[in-house]
Amino acid sequence: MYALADCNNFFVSCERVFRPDLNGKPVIVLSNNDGCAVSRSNEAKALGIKMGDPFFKIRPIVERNGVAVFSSNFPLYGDMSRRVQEVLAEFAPAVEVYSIDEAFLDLSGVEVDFDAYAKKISAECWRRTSIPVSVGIAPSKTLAKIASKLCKKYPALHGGCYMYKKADVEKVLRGFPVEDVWGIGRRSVKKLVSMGIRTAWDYTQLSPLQVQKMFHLPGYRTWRELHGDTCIGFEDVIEPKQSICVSRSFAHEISALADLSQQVANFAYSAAEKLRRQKSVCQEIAVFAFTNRFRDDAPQTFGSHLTVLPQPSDDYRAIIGAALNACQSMWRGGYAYKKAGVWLSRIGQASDQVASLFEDQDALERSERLSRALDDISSAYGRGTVRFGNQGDGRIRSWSERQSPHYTTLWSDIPKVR
DNA sequence: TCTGGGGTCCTAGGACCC
DNA sequence: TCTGGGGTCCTAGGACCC
Repeated sequence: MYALADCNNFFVSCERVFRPDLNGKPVIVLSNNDGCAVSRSNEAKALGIKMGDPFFKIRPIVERNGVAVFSSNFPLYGDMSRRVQEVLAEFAPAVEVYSIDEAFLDLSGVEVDFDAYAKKISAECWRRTSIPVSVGIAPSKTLAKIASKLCKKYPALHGGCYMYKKADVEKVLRGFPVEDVWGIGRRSVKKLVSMGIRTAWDYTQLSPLQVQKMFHLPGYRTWRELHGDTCIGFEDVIEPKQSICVSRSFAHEISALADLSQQVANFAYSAAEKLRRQKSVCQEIAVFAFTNRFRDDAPQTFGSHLTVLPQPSDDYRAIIGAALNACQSMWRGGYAYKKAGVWLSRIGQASDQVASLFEDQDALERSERLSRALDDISSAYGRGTVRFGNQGDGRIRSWSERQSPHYTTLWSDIPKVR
């Protein structure tokens, strides 16, 4: 048996922990640069605000209904996520953190009344974090996902339910839209609708051969999972990433190479930090940048350039240097760039590195000591305390006018109680 | 004026081998 | 005129997830 614990409207719920006055009111959280709505309270959903709606388009609804609006605050969400994970870890021998707001629990060997257990997990998360969590338990991950969505739909389930009996599963699948099934995306839905397949149940009634032919292996796995067969494995060991990307769109378009270079240096630094945190090295560094695709009054371009290092590296100087070279090679003047990023690939384990015959080992060792010193200073005194000259102020520029305080991660932002 | 960011897996098909 | 059979590796692009 697997459980899926899914935080309801997660970013909004995090904001409400410290703003209980917003309970029962419409609230949304926006993406980078206050671009789109990425989390919505139930009240905001009821007003017709959709996932990914651009803020400027929903502004009239927001103003008319007094919707509370927040810029995203990832230090807060990451910390609240960690607290929820801590609670979940007490309920299962193994936990797979699937995303910032979702985790699977492997309940092998746990012998309890699963329906009561699901409700208990949800209640304990709420008691200790003030985050509402929906917990679905079922024999496969795909069914557990459906069970957790059921909890969101029916408050009478008290945040938890267990879905197992054949007749129960059939009843639920018959009322479950096929487009909401985990693993069935927009493209497949198009095909399915043209075949008259509208519910998860309809999908299970297709023949296995037909499913394999039309939707290949992934679609067939989903089909089997809906039948209660476990075929999507449990992955509680965190594998190092095979590629690392840091990219942002800019609040104001960039038309000068010097300005873009500074952003790219900061993207490269962040990417290298992620690389070093997972103890990896990379050999390819790509830089890309493009113009605002929504503007028909300006010329459009997409540029990218890939640099291959002579040796795999996790060195800040090597990675930033390569990124800046790539940026210069890619650069084409006369365009207003809206978004850019740095992408690291051909990633391997730092411990597998083989010394090169042609490099100065002393220089490499000194360089590694420098990178390590930067990491140590960042963790002791805060990120960006020491940085490279080409990073400017060391910050990735973005617009976030409505960010809440970092209540749980900054002493200066801790709430005061009178 | 204003439109997010970061990943993985799978398959088809090309290039190459004998 | 007629153009084999079997395999590996790599990459681009599609599809999906949050």
